[in-house]
Amino acid sequence: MNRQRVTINDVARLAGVSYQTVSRVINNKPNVSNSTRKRIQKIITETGYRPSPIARSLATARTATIGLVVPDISNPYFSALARGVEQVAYAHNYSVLLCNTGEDASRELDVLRTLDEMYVDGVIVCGLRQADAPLQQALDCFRAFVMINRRFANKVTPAINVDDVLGGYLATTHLLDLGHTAIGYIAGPTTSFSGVRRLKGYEKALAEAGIHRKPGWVQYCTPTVAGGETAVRLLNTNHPEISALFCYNDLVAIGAMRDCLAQGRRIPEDMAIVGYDDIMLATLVSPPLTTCHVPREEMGSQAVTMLLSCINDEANMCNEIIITPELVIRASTLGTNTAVTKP
Amino acid sequence: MNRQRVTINDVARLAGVSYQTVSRVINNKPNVSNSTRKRIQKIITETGYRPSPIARSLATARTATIGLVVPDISNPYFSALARGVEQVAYAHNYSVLLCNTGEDASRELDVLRTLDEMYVDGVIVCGLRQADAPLQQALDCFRAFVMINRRFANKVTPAINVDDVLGGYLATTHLLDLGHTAIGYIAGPTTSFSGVRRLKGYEKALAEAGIHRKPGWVQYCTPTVAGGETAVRLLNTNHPEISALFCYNDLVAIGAMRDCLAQGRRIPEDMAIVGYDDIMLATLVSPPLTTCHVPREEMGSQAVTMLLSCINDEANMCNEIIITPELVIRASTLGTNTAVTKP
DNA sequence: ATGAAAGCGCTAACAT
DNA sequence: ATGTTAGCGCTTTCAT
Repeated sequence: MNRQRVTINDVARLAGVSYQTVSRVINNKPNVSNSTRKRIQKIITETGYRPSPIARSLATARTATIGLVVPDISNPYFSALARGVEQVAYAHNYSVLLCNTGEDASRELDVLRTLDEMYVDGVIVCGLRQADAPLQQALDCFRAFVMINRRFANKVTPAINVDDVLGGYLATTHLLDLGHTAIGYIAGPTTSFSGVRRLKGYEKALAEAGIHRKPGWVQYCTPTVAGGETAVRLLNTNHPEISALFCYNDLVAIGAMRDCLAQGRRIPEDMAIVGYDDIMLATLVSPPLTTCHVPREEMGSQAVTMLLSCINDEANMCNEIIITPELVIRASTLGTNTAVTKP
Repeated sequence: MNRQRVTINDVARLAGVSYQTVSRVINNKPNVSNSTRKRIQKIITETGYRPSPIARSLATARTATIGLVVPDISNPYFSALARGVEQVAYAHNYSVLLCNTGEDASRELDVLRTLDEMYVDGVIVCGLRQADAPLQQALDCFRAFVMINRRFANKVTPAINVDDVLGGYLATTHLLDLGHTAIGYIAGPTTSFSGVRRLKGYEKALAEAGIHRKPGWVQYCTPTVAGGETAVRLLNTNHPEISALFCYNDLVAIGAMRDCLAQGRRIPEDMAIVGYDDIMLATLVSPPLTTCHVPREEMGSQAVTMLLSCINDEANMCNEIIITPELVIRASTLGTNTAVTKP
């Protein structure tokens, strides 16, 4: 424990100047003679002086800290995102406060309030289960914010979004092309913004193919492996005609796959399955999972870049970025023998 | 944007008292008459006043923030840990600063310095690649710290550790019991503390069985799926006698498994494989992976509990906790037909 | 029970 | 080019 810190006063005293001059040096401001600047810098390195971010924050109302709000950091989707966020933040000397909401809507507002209290310079939020109005209100407290996978109905705000309608459309069309006509959708949480948009793509593809989907073909669930298992069991029971599934995300798809295999169904012969996100797991399960690739880490990086632009009032950078998902075809739809397994 | 915050002075003015009295109320201190306390509380709720943690930190040298340092948050091992950490921290009104080192030793020291500058109340570190001396020096700056999966050679400090010697021993013994005699170890990074201890367990088991291991049976690698693939290829080439593998962690094991399968080897008939950690993936790959179960999320929770005890000078709670790993036997060693697959 | 004053370490005017 | 003076919003003595 080394709690005795060198302060700006100590440095000033040692340098025989006022602490203001030291402040100028550490902030690289002009109006300091070269000689005193050098002298002060020498003393700074000798003493190991480092300015207190807290005192600085109190004086400037800036913290060099951003908040990251995720539903579940142990979900590979969000941990990849977090990695991208942390990376770019670190590169810009920003720190990241991590907040996990556990899919709990009230806790979402709670952590946002906390982050606001902490005077973070901005927040990146994703996967929030909050309705537009309260979310908008909560986010408006911040100097800057970027949403991931979310858009307000009435207003464009900085965001990184995947074209999920397209993703749902690509996935469903792929299944249609393979000859399937009864295609189910395991939809994730009803409150998921992305889930709803993927549903739209799914419906669009079916409509174009002239297929009338039964309402029961859509089954909501928690976005986990267990949720997928439960959901597929319901679908199999209530709608045995279904021969193919589009799933909210890869975890759900893998759950569905597991349960099908456990029930003795073959994949893709008896049930073709498409996931979403393309997490590492998708290539490792057997059969490998056809899925929509989403560049999560990159989305995290871009979110930080955008957020910092907003914080620095570079308004031109604060738009919505739309990422185009890409269908990656693997054996869970194309058959083990004919499988085209991309890594 | 709502940057105009209510301060303690505003509340005091509205209440017609000095701001000191308000301070007493918000800190639940005595010496305030019940009536004024009530009056002030009412004004606080009405105005939505919330004390500034920054100003508070400046005055108290406490931040209610802890640092979490991990090599790679996108690694499921560490994201599970992070989840446990965040959960308990949140429950105690602590915030978590997440720092990713990317397995980069110099960055480890860098983030620790940053966390120190930020005046975090304590840090939890795991998977650090740092040698004892510099790490000890870096950690000594903090009011409190807890290490996960690490112990100093010369000194007991607060830590959560898995009995990795036991884990390595259990895994290897299991393979020996199945009749294997040429057992390789894919060891992860040479700088991994846990890796070294698992090696000890592996060696102990072999020694007890009277088996003289060839030095080449141990292959180091990066702790990822790709690392496992590379390592197993080397082992298969240089030591074709090997019929079973103990792996540093599940990711490595899955990489090894993948490469073996790709080369047409059957698992476990041609190569039995044991992993470590029991991440979700282990149950989802095919065949499911035999592995040593480690309760990661719980370790994260315990680390925070311990850290907070240390911060609050409850020295009796600041010891080393040793977690006992448990071997979970699945089909990657026991054979597809006789498989005992625990979920 | 309440208030006044000093100070936490720094930045941002405003002098000189 | 350098120093002086206020704060930033709060906690902690010390008075009253």
